Amino acid sequence: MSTETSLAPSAPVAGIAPAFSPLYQQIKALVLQSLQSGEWKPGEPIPSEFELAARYKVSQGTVRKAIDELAQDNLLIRRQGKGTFVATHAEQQVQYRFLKLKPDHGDLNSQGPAERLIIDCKRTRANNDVAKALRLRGGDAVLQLRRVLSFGGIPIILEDIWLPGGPFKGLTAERLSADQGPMYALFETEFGIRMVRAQERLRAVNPSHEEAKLLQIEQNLPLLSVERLAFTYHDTPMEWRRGLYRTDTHYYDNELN
Amino acid sequence: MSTETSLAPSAPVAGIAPAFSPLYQQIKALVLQSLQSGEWKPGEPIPSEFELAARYKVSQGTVRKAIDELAQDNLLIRRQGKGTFVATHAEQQVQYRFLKLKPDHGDLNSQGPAERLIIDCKRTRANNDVAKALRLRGGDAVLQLRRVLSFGGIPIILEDIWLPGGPFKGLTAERLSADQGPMYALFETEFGIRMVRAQERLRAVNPSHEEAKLLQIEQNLPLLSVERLAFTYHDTPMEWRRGLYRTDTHYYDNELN
DNA sequence: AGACATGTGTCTTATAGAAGATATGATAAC
DNA sequence: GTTATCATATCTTCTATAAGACACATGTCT
Repeated sequence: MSTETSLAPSAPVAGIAPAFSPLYQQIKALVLQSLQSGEWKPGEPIPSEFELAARYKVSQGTVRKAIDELAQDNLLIRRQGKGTFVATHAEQQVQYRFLKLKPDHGDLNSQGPAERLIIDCKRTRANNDVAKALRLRGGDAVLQLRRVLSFGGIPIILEDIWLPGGPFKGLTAERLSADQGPMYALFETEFGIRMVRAQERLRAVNPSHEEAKLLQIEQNLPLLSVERLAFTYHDTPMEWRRGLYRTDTHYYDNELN
Repeated sequence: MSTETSLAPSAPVAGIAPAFSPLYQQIKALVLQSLQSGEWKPGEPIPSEFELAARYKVSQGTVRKAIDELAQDNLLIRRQGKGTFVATHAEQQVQYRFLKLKPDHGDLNSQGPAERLIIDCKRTRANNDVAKALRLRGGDAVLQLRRVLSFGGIPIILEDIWLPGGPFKGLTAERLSADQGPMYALFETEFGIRMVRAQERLRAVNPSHEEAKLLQIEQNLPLLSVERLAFTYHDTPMEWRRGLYRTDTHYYDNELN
């Protein structure tokens, strides 16, 4: 391609300079921008491969390769014959895409949907750890909430969640309680924030007295501590949470390859 | 393609019948066979894309798509300008590809290589759980071993490992102790068995008296229990292990997307 | 050391048909 | 008339091929 209209070599993705980035990578970046800007919303279809090819002045095959990678990263979903859609957490299919906890027997939703009880919801100021994780300045406004997830009437998960105050301005306990469906789905529709990936750190811990009480367990039952930093587009951290999972009746499932 | 020499529609991969599978999927299956049969060994290069295209009587692009997916699954490794290689656990790069435990500070190998101490190694008969996991008959011969992994002189991981007796005939404690490098690398070179993927189930547990002693910790320190079922080609289970990880100084790292 | 050739995977374009999904319009059945 | 059913058209993604240019690695020749 020669026209200057498009695609000067874009900035390198990671630390060291690749100097040249292939066309399809540049297309990928442009599509990502449109996703981030909200030009195409979660659940909606994006333009067809040929339309995008015309728009960016490249061949359909090049667009295809770009979209392939974005679909690989779960940012887009391809449906043959129908189109390509912006991925969303509001799919009926898998209720909680980021939740890897499974019951020893049966299915998570076999005993009806999860019951979610908001224990606490308040605006505070970020302490150092949270500020660092969310890339805020210490003392910046954050939203802190605590909730218990129960399955089949039994409390299984206790979570503490921290959200940056700015992007989530207006989030209240009522709004959360009123909502069915995953929290990340609400983030999409109400705040235009889509969680794209997350990093989890797991440890075995003993619960505090209060934590044990909230989960209605003995304090000598060890729990799985799951610290999660969730990112939206462009690797921007948007949530920090710490979950305590009961693992005497459930297990954390992980695939390696 | 019309010649009968190649590629009658191959058997469906998963449960239900797709009836027809695209060419590149068939190529993928053929390449997989060559991998499993040992025609190309771990670390070695496979034939070039054009050679394979000629061999299977398809275009280079079709071979490319097949190889792309295999590379995606970490069965092959592409190196631009050099060729495509059979993936191996014997790479210097990442010592333990399946080990997701990381120290809170620094790097796993910052304090020298891991010290591996074989505690026990014996031939026994599979109990029901192990037999079921490894798809053996109860009472079949299995190899059972127990070891402790230490980093920087501190015991961090205690592992119990079960291997099917047949494929691993001849494996001894001496052979294991003598070997440097990852156990899975030894499996490749000595037994021609390559671990391709694995499934892990994580729980928080309290160690038994003996387990605490072996790890030189107090018994009230909760540990991360990691049950792993490892598979070779064609989803054949070839190892069952249970690890106990110290997570007061380390954490189990996991990426979600 | 530098220039060049060669073999590898990588990228881009172009073309064509297959396969899945959906709307429309004709036709048949009630 | 209304409701099914079928065929067709058209849109989408998916598969397959071919050809040429590019980038990377590794030689060999000067």
